[in-house]
Amino acid sequence: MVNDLELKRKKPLVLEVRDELERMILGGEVPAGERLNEQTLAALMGVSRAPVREAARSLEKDGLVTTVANKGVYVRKLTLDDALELYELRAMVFGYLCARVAATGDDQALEDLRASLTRMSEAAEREDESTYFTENLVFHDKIAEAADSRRVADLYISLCKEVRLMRLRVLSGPLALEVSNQEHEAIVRAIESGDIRAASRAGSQHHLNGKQRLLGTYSRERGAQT
Amino acid sequence: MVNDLELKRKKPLVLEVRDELERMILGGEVPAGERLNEQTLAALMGVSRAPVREAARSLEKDGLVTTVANKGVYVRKLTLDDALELYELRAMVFGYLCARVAATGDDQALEDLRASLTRMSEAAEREDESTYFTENLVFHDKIAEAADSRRVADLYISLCKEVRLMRLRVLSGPLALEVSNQEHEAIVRAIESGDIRAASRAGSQHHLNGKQRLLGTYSRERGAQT
DNA sequence: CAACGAAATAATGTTGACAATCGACATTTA
DNA sequence: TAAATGTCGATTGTCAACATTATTTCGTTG
Repeated sequence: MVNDLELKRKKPLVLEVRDELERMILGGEVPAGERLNEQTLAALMGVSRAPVREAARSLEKDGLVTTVANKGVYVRKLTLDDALELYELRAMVFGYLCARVAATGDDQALEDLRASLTRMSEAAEREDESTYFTENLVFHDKIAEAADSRRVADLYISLCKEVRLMRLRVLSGPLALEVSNQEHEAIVRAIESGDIRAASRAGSQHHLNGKQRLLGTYSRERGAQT
Repeated sequence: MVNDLELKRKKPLVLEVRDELERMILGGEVPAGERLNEQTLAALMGVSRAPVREAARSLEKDGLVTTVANKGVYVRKLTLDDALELYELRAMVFGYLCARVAATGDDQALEDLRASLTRMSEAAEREDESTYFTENLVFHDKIAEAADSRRVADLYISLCKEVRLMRLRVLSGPLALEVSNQEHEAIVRAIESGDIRAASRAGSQHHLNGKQRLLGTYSRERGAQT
């Protein structure tokens, strides 16, 4: 099928291809471990191989694919250990970001965070997991942006995408949404109070709790490892 | 046992180009902020633009260059704030790595670390800054490898390269080498004892001290100039 | 003389073609 | 039969040429 990439050429072509590939991977259209054929993808998107190739390299930097010389790029397959490490690393980085937000004290950012918090709370009450999920991403992105540290924010966003490779919905069940949002609340409170240490702890604890929830999910499933 | 790595000495061309570019940048042959001309570099290395382009994108992922659409790639110029953030982030990540090494308790790795420590100590006594500098890199790399976490180790190595963009010799003066190596000693002791928290603290403190040394360097230079 | 604008220049972005490489299958040989 | 080897097909790696975009130059004009 021919995509409409040729029509809207405002963004660099590589970015269009990159975003499309990322969407396909994170959306689960291509399964983990699958090889990405350059010319097939190029034909699919109506471009040549070069942009596809470059986009794939860009995705590699974000850890979404791995490249094997003379063989191709494969959608990265995460082991449980990989995921656990990612959770820990992400917890550290997020704690750092929260601390920075607390230190800067951007009122506008705090207002946005409060609004996001409210939307998540409403979604939690409605048990609307899908809305909560996307709004959750927005919340974390906002903190990353508010920290005013491009380098670390990019790393954090990258780590979040990487985790999504596992395609696990740890935030399932009505209680999980409430618990998760209470942690968000704690983060915002710590930031508001300007307590840097508390913000750091609340931020990293949030993802460490996510790690525990992941472990809980796995121990319940007991043996679905690839 | 047969090691076929010896036979296949040929590295992919893009890696050759990448290493060469990295050497030129970290070695200071091209100043910060300078634009890297694709076809000039291609002609210089006797290859076409494609590998150069790909190598440049690879360097971008490590933060050594920044790419501007339709304009080119530029050697990244670090501000003092950038550098300070990098020191903090690196401190966190290195603390994590040290903690993991302490947790695994690899005897072979510890032996290597001890040997590296000795070499640094000898270099410090001879006030051989150059040898100390390179051995220092080896020491930190060994810890990164011993942590057995490819993803985080790569991040750490990348951060170290990024810092080197500033090309500051904070480890100057005979006393600095001794102090630095005492911190290394503390790290190894903490790892040997298996105390995970202590290893994490010692590791991150090492780079936080480096941050302070950097600040000291800057305030001295500023004072000398004004 | 300054300012504006269009052509010339030079660089990156993109393309299609060619070469190198790897895995699979078939063939040969002990 | 099974191991070793040769060949083939498919895919990535690399290249040179073309298209597009940004910059510079220089001539015109107020």
